[in-house]
Amino acid sequence: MLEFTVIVPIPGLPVPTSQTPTTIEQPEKKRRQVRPRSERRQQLIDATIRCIAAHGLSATTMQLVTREAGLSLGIANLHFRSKENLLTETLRHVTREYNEGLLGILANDSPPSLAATLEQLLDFQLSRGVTQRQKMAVWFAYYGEAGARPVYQTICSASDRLAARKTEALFEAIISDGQYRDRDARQLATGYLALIDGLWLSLLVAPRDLNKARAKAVARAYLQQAFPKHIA
Amino acid sequence: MLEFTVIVPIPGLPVPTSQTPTTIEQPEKKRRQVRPRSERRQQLIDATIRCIAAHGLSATTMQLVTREAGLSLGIANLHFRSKENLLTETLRHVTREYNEGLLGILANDSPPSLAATLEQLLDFQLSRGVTQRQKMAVWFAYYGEAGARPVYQTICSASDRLAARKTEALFEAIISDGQYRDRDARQLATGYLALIDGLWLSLLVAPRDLNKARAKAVARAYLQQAFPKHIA
DNA sequence: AGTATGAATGAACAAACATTCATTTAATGA
DNA sequence: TCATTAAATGAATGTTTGTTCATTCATACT
Repeated sequence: MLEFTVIVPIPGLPVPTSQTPTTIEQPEKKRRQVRPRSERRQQLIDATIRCIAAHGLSATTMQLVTREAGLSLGIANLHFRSKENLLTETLRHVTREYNEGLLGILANDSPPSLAATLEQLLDFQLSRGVTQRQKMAVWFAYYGEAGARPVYQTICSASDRLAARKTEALFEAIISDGQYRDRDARQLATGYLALIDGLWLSLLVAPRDLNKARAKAVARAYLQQAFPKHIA
Repeated sequence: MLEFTVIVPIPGLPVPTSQTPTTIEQPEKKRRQVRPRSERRQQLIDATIRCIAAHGLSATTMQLVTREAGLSLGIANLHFRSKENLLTETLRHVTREYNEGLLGILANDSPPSLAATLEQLLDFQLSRGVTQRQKMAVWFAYYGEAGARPVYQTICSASDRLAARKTEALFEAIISDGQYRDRDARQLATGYLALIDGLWLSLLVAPRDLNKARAKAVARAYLQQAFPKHIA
């Protein structure tokens, strides 16, 4: 008489092996969890940010992102319609976060003083930790594709425009307060923001040649030339 | 009696159609040409630059590049070993060209004057036409991936370092010549180059908000603050 | 306890991709 | 004129990728 041992894999449980039982830990399968939509979306966006920062935009696949999030492959398409949409939402998220931080400083109704605001701005733009670094890496990854993708360009330039307007307003107030002569707020703001972008680019591409302390010193020097009475 | 008209397509000649002859131009098949290796490589690199500038790095496929070059699909793998290699060589080419232009100005053995050199530098970095624009688009596309690809980072940062050294040397000469006080050549060079990068970024992403004339004015203002005796 | 709901999963699929290579053919020299 | 060489071609190949969807199962409600 023939005996068949049919091993039926039971999903949710480790597949039994023909080996004698050992103490070696089986790759314990995670218990499935149901979580609200907004939480899953955030989880996936965070994973996308980490993936882009670590592997670049072109190497960021759905596999990589969902694995990084500790979730299954199909879930990104469930909560975002498509990969394109996930990427767009990720850019939107990073951008929004940056803008909120900026507005928290520049749209403050009762600022301590113009000099303090300037100092806060410098701090916000060049003093954050790993997180900020990742966000910037993401930002530039999209910048690189923005020339070809109208959606990215729209999101980025809308954010840039807001930052420009607010910075310009601050500079105008400072010029008025300090009674500086021959200063163009718009031109100074354009220059300052471009300088910050350029410094971040250097920090990301050539971290050996530039660190945050030096970058900050460079940006401070720019502001010092422009508004000597408002920067120590 | 039956008549068969067998149309045998003759490669190298337009395929005859059953239609009566018209004046409508057939998609005339190009005569195959044999050209030296170096010429084909250049042709492919140029096509790659145009593709990246128009469609972004992630949408740049071998199909697109070879079609843009007006050549067959397999030719890129014949002259460059792989796509990766083609991309690397393209970045190297753009970088080398930029560096040569820069050195032509900054390593000039008999410069007209320090002031003139400064003006030339400004002109070189912000006054070129469409070509320069394409090159910059390419550059930033790679910057966006540099965090993940060591090869790109190596090429970019080596170029940056050269530019930094040369600019620093120029600024040192100017500081000495003008007997400027409290000026740090290294810091000013870092700031100036970051400013140029940031301005290019804005020109590419938000061309509606910034044009080359204004960008140039911003950069000139930076140099004017630093070296008032050397810039008009 | 039993049932209904829809979030979560991952195998399967189709499209897109870089790469290969047998074949074609322009160019060269005998 | 013919033979030889290697550049050029593009159909074919195998891999990778985004997307779909039948199935599973955690959760909430009755």
